[in-house]
Amino acid sequence: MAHSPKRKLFLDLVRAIFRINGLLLADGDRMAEGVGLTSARWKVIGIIALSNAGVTVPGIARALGQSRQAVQRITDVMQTDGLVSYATNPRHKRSVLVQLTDQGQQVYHALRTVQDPWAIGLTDDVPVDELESALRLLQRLIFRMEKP
Amino acid sequence: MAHSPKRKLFLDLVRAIFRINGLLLADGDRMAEGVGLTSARWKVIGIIALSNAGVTVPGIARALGQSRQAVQRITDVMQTDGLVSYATNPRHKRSVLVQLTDQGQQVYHALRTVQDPWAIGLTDDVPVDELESALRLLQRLIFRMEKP
DNA sequence: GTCAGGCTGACTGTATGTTGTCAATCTGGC
DNA sequence: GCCAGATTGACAACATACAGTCAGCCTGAC
Repeated sequence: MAHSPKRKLFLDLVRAIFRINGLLLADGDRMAEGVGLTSARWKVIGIIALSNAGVTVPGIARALGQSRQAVQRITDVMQTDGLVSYATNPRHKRSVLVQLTDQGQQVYHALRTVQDPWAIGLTDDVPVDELESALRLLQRLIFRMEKP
Repeated sequence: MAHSPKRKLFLDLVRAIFRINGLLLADGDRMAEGVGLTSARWKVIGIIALSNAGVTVPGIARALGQSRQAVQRITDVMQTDGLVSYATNPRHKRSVLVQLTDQGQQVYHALRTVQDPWAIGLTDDVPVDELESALRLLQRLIFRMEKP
């Protein structure tokens, strides 16, 4: 199996994923610094913005596939920075809902105006069906890795 | 452009890359803990093992697309753990060569015996050409992001 | 209603990664 | 040979992420 071409292919894919992950974070930081964010924070802001009624911290963590402690610390910092606010959760006494403040909304939209052209430019000459099939492959691998 | 399906597709792809990056690190840690490694360390060990004559710390960093400081810290720890050794570099007075010790070699091979079946099993029913095209797409994106 | 088990917040420790800075070394053009 | 610019090692500050732990709250089965 050590000589399986598929094995080498897969390990190359793993290396590419590590590499592009780092590059995406670097690009994200570069785009976000204009609005005073870091990539970890706009990842969280993106999830909150997608929800209408607010989400709990563990809910954000599950959506991102991260530990709730990591998300908790980020939301705490963003609260002191005035980007998010905690609202009482009618369905759970201790688990509060995280919502974007007006300032948080403004930052989110400012970020979008930078992020959207970046996303478009990067995939300029990449056919849609290639994006689709790559996404399907990754999601398939994710699914298999999440169900042990 | 906000309604471009390609934009949403790309952002889904970005999310999938973040997700699978985390899962790969978690799986890597799980596999590596049996031999006393972490995923950051086997990434470095893998690069060293591929080189015959030894590589410099900045060389490893370039291969991984990371900062040399991050790699330096890892190799320092692995040296005190006896996995790697520093050899004088005939081509550079200050920049030493990192080499695997016998123990490092053993750990590397022990890791392979766990990692290879994992790689095979994960891509069991994934056609080779799908892996190839996904890899090509990622490498294309990487190339565009590396050349600003 | 009660209670066991799950979920959540808070805290701690550790690992990893980035950027920035400084001095020492190396390289290549002249 | 010499010097400007790149490379390297060393150190520091900071951000992010994970795992573990504990106590309090919630949910659902009984």
